[in-house]
Amino acid sequence: MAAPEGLFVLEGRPTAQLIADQLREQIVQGTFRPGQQINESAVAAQLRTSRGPLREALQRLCQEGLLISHRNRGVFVLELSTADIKEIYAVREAVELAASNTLMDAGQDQINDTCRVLKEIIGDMAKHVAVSDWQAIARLDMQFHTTFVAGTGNTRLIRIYETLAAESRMCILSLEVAYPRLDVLVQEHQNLLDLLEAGDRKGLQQAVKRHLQKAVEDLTVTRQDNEITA
Amino acid sequence: MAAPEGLFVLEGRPTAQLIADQLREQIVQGTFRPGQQINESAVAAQLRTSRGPLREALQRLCQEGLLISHRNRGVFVLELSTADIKEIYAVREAVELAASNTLMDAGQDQINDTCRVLKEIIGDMAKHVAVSDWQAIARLDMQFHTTFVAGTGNTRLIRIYETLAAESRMCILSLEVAYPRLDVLVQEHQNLLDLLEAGDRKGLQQAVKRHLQKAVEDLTVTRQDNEITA
DNA sequence: GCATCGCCTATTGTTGACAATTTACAGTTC
DNA sequence: GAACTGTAAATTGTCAACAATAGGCGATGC
Repeated sequence: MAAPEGLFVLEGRPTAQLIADQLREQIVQGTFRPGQQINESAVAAQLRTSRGPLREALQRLCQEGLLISHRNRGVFVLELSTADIKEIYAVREAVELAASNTLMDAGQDQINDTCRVLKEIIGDMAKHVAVSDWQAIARLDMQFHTTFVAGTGNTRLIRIYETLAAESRMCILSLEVAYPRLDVLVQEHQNLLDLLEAGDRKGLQQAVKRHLQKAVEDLTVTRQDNEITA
Repeated sequence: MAAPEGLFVLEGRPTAQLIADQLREQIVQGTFRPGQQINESAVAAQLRTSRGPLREALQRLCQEGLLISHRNRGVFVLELSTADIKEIYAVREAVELAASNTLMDAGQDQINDTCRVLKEIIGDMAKHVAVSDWQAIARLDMQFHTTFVAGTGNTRLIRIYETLAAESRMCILSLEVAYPRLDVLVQEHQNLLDLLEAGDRKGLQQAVKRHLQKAVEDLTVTRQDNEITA
């Protein structure tokens, strides 16, 4: 009855999902630029597969909203307008506030487990601050928040947030160095962690709101107005 | 060619999305039962298309979480446990509370537009209450909430909520008549509408919370415990 | 000069065939 | 009779060829 999952579980995942995960990573890393068309034949060849499985993966990313499909024209990488940034961070606020509440209502063990992982991530962030590795900082930033949401154990909330995290990384990447001073950033996350550990529900909620609103300001202030999206 | 109804093609939307929409509707209507395997060849033939486009549509629904894919075994309709119901309604609460806030901060015109549509939906609900048409009531129930969220204009919030609405309809359907007395249900939605129109932010938030928590209780109380899902 | 028409190429959309895997079942052994 | 093994059927995973569409580009006409 109990299948030997351990060995085959890595390759046991559906192909389309594996390809989609690879493409998502390439998108948030900027290998594919916003607005760029995904050439099916070329990308399929690059990933050592054929157009069939690739197209299935593309549909997943279209459903996520990272790609946009135009009939008979192809799929294109999402271009982020200031309106998009506001949307993304509004949803993030909703999700993270809900996660805060759920975590606070959860057992102390669950909170401690989450805090332990968050501590490690902040530690890693501090290391990369020293060398101003923006890409790494952005990745760890979103890893922090994803871990936070994952602490709730709500699989649907987690799935939703993974897309938001990808979009957030695209925001940061597309604006290059829109980050505030890096030590301040680390401090903000440390603050969130402290409030979670202290069980300060109201304080955590307020801190999350401020943290995200500040990010929106940083991301939109330097940006030319391009709310008009084709 | 064996045209799958030129009606499809004339719409500019991608084929996989059209197929996915049809399948989603069939799933929430119970044409495909929870746990049931989707036979690709059979369903493709039923929809007058081939396995390729169908599989692309299935990937979209897997990404949404309405279907679950097991490698080399196929895709299966989601089976809802009590844990799933709690998850779904927890996320709904997060989304609807965020929508409440966004709407309250929006212009009065935007609120009025939304309220006008909500009024019509409540009117339709009242009609179907007379004949106790549960399926129709469930559809209108979710249409009410979807319209509410759509009032924010946040496309990401809307996309997220569409999946939640589908899952909620599956909850209701799988438990057959888990609804409370229908006139009470209509009254609850009327109450939400009144609070929105009155601009009573705090009252609306509390009413939304109560409304959703009550639904979870109704959906879980009669249910055998089947939290253990493979 | 400029707009329009028609061809042409590149790319996507679709299909059917083929390969690989799982599952069920019958046969065998202890 | 129970457990195991090997075969067979059904289903999914993959691929390459074919069809159809959009956009580019030059020719044509005014």
